[in-house]
Amino acid sequence: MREVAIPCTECWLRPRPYFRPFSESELSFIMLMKNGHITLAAKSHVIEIGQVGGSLFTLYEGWAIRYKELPDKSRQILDVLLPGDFIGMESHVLGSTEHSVRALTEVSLCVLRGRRLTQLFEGYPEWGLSLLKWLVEGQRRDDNWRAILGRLDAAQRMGFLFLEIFDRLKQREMAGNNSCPFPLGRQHLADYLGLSRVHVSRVLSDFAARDLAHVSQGTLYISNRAKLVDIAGYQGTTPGPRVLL
Amino acid sequence: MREVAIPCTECWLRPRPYFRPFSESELSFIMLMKNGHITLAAKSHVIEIGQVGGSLFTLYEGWAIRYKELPDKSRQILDVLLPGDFIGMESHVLGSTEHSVRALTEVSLCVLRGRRLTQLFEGYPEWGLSLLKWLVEGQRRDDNWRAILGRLDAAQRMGFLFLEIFDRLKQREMAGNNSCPFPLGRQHLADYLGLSRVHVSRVLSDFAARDLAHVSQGTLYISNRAKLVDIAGYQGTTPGPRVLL
DNA sequence: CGCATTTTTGAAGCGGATCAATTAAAGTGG
DNA sequence: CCACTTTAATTGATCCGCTTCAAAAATGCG
Repeated sequence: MREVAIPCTECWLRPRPYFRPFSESELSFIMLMKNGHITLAAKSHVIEIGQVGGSLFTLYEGWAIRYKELPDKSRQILDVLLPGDFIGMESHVLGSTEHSVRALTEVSLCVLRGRRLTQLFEGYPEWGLSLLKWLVEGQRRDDNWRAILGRLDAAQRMGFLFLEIFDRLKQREMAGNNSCPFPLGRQHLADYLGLSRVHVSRVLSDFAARDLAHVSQGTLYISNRAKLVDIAGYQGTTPGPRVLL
Repeated sequence: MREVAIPCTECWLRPRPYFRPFSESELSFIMLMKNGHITLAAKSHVIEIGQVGGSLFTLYEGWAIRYKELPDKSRQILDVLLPGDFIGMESHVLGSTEHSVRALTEVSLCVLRGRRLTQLFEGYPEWGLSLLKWLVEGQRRDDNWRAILGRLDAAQRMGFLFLEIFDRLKQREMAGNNSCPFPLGRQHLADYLGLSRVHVSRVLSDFAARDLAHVSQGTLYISNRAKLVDIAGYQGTTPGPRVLL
């Protein structure tokens, strides 16, 4: 765990069109809120289940997963966290967490604990509203996934996941034309999609055989987007701009 | 659709311990926000998918479901809405909706459009925070359901749903000792749990045979809570108090 | 009461899980 | 840098939970 100081004014995310622009005074408040920057190795725990009163983080670089572990040891991945996403909102707002977060690659995080969220609401009510908006968008995405897990088959789920991650990276200007980084293994896919690792393997080789998409060496290649969209019934992600703290 | 005026001071929900208490000034603001009260028949649409810029409602009496319909005509129920729950947050905050809401029984709703949520945030920042908190709790419940749909079998899902609904009613002082109203049919259960109607029927008769729980004539009876809790791996709902607008 | 909708029950089929054995890839240490 | 160990990915065989189809029984409703 290294410490590296990166002032918000030099943040490489902030200028990207996906994120909400800032006034001078807002920026200075955020710089007060931010009080550290840490780096964690791949596979390390960022938040462990049951943790109480944790800090709020912004994922600055790298990938992480948000997941739950069930009594029977199985795991459900709830989200892939990408640069700019918040980590620890549940813990910060509710005082404890029922999910865990683990780094997928090496990650670096902005630590926001200089000022509490309460003060943000008092000083910048329209920011509070932006945050509310972000949460509601999150709920919309979750609703979508509930429907996907409840109603679609393996190939449709896989297609949806590929397209969603690709598009989320694209919004952040982190994807190529038809490929993007993809540090998830088969087991991760299985735990995300509610399938077994073995079946993920089969669906994936079917995708490759039909020349729809394939994953190799940490990269996702989408060879036939149109057909994938059709299979999954994919409708696109919500557009930005979004709050960034 | 009848119109009946019910001033907030006579709200039958507000005094219940599950809901957050109010100061005089907060109450008067809410009374400004509230500008109507409507009643809808069972099975009528409260919100239709794609609807833009709708009002925000509080469900006052009756039950409703929040759901999505997929391209292939199948339906995923996302939530059972009980008295005190908000309806239309997505539409109000984001400007449009990707889910629908339909009344299950006859319902009556408080219509909140006198003041926008923005003004609530400005005038009562700690209220904004309460609202944020409510959303985060909702997310936690959704996370749970993602894991349930992704990882548990039919009996476990059913058990979880029964226990959750029962406990949510109990919080509102609307459940008996081991029974509560339950206006959902087999098809509703199937659409909630990601199962077929036929299979729901089978699981249910198994539950009855094992004397765990049964549904008849719009009432849910939980005969062996301990065993149900054990089967489902149920961990309880988050306690109140909660915001009520 | 009679029609429509919902529920139950049975039989057959399928998607995906599980088990088990192999191959490939990624770390690790000498 | 290569042999060794560990972990992850494929592949085949079998099994099971759930779906689908179809018909009968029950329930609700105008």
